Amino acid sequence: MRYPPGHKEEKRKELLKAGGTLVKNRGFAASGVDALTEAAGVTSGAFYSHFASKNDLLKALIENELQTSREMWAGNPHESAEDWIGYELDRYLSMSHVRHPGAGCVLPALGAEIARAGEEIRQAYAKELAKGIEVLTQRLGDKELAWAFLCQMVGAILMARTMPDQKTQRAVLESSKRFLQAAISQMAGKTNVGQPGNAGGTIGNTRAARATGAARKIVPHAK
Amino acid sequence: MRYPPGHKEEKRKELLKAGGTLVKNRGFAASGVDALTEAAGVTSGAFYSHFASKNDLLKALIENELQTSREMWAGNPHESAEDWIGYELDRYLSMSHVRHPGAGCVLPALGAEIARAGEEIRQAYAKELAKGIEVLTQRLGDKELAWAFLCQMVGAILMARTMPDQKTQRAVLESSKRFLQAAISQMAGKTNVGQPGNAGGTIGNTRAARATGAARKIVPHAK
DNA sequence: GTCTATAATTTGATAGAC
DNA sequence: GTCTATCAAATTATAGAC
Repeated sequence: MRYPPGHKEEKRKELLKAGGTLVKNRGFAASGVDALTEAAGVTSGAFYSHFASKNDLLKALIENELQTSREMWAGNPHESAEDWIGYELDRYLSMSHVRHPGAGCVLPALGAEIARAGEEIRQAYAKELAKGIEVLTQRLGDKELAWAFLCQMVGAILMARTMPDQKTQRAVLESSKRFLQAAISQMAGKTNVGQPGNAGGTIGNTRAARATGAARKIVPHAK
Repeated sequence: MRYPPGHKEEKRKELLKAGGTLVKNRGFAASGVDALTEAAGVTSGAFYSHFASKNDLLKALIENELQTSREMWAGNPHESAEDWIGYELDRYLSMSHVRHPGAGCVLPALGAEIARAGEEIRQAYAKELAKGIEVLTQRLGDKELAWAFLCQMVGAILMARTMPDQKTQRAVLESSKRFLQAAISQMAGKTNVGQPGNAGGTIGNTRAARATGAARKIVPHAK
């Protein structure tokens, strides 16, 4: 063999990693196979020994990106649900995330292109995303709330990135962050967060939150 | 002249309208000039008598789309802020909107590509969007809240469209809708909505809402 | 003002040498 | 397994006829 063992797998990982960065920065449709392979240090001819087509790469790319995102969640050091969520809000809704799409979440960067992808890709995507939703659901105590949070975060990064100046970008980001923080503190106010037996658990049991009507204010932080 | 007067302007409008539909459906990068012009009933050669480049079309397209969206808002028949917002939530967060990107809002469909566009396009876009934000701010009584609502709505449509089946799409949509409806009813609960002198006005003055802490529950509706 | 025709690149993908 | 070379098709944009 001309190439050391494990070379192929290594290059495949590099195609996924470097390709992910490139595609999140430029968009999938705007990223040619040449640029994809060059970013990974191979030529376009070698590409097709790794993936059957450019679309096949997209599928693997999306799965890889969602897995990476979940690994980041797993690295969140906080135990209490409230702190855990707060940490993720700060990390996700940051100017760094706005300014560096290639290093960030795949959803705001490629969401529209995922939506336009074929059945097979969307199925694989949905399967991976469901795992993430489950994690978020465990922390927030409600699947609907998890979806709402995710949509808000994705929409905020997407919209902030469309803004032409950093000041407005920051304003967009902060608006969504405060909105979600308010929702959190509303729930935390009169539920069992931080109480015995709930360490590392959810922010609040939904049924309880509904029954007690445990919300307080919509904009808790001063600017 | 071989073509009747007003023909050019008419074709330009058609390029913007048909082009908008095509681009929102397929994405801008994936839409060739040939397809763009064919959709408007002209050949690719004529395209450049209307627009200096494909990117120039994108700019005009985005402005046109945002204007159209604001015209839809203007057609909202409700006077009270609460009803007005509720009507827009139902319209925007609908399965019809999820399933027909070409007929819908430009933000979930092209947001990522707008974010990647050049300064000039983003400036023109931001100027138009600001008008929309202003309308929303007048209804919601707070600019931050307006941004948060917009981000949630855009994110919800984007995420719903990525889902592979209608059932999940509906669930995503409903999650965000309930989340926003809850925020509305929290504010409406202890503010001056519907009271004398506030007809057609905002949902609540922010300062008042902050001071009184006029929120109640995060998930007001049963499933 | 729009048409046909075409230029110049770039695209996704394949074939064969090593 | 990856390289170079190359294909056919599609891309954005222009030139000249009418």
